[in-house]
Amino acid sequence: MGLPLRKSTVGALMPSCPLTETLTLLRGAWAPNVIWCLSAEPRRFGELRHDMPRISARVLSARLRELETRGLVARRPLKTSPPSAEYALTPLGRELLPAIDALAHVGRTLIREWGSPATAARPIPTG
Amino acid sequence: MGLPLRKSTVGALMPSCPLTETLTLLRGAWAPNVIWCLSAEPRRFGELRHDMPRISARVLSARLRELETRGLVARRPLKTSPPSAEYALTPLGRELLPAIDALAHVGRTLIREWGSPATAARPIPTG
DNA sequence: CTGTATCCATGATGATACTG
DNA sequence: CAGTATCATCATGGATACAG
Repeated sequence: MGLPLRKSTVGALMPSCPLTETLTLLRGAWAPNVIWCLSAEPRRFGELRHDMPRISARVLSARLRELETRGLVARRPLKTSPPSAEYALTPLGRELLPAIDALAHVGRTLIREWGSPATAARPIPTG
Repeated sequence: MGLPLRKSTVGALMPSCPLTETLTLLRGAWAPNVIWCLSAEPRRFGELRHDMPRISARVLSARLRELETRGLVARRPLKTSPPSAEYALTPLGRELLPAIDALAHVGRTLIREWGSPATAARPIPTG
């Protein structure tokens, strides 16, 4: 009849929910990079485009809206001519930074041990 | 003319590459959950399906192949009747666990402060 | 400069059925 | 039980043009 199913000792799905919660925020190819680019100081829309040359205005706009909706990023209109806007991480958004650091740390380990098996690393092929 | 572009103090794209490396591994709705389900002990194909009721056999198979190819998961055929197979994290795969923990930690914080704004959390709607 | 609107390509996933 | 094949669907992202 085959082997019986062993009960999972990891609690099955319970701890995966917060995991999914965070990964939903980091979803897409660009959200983590947007957060990273805002980690040091506020940046304007055009500056972010410059930081990530391959992102399209459409996607950058979409990601910023998404992060703003979730309270991770704050938008501040500037009274300049022509009008511009500045984006900054909120305190809640800053809570993501340690996790992002952890991911980058693992990434460095993986690259050191294997080279870069992630062939389709779209956002930043160089570096 | 508008404001001049300020130079990014975060190093622009450099640190994003290891980040992308790791996120490429965790890409998709299921890879992180597969890794989590293997974190405590080896699991068989059918056990993993049971741990993640909403995953399809096709996708589970694809994720396992992917993780196996990258050296994060090891497959061990079992000489049972009928034949079965067991999957386990490799030491390299275990390096992802701290990062996954960090993500889950942030997820718990976000849920505590906001409830669960991640409306489309497909993998585990309950929990 | 700061976005938004279309159109289109691609990739990830689910459902189902089928093989060994 | 352990996978694979096929088909259809949906979200993400790029390119381009356009609006405030």
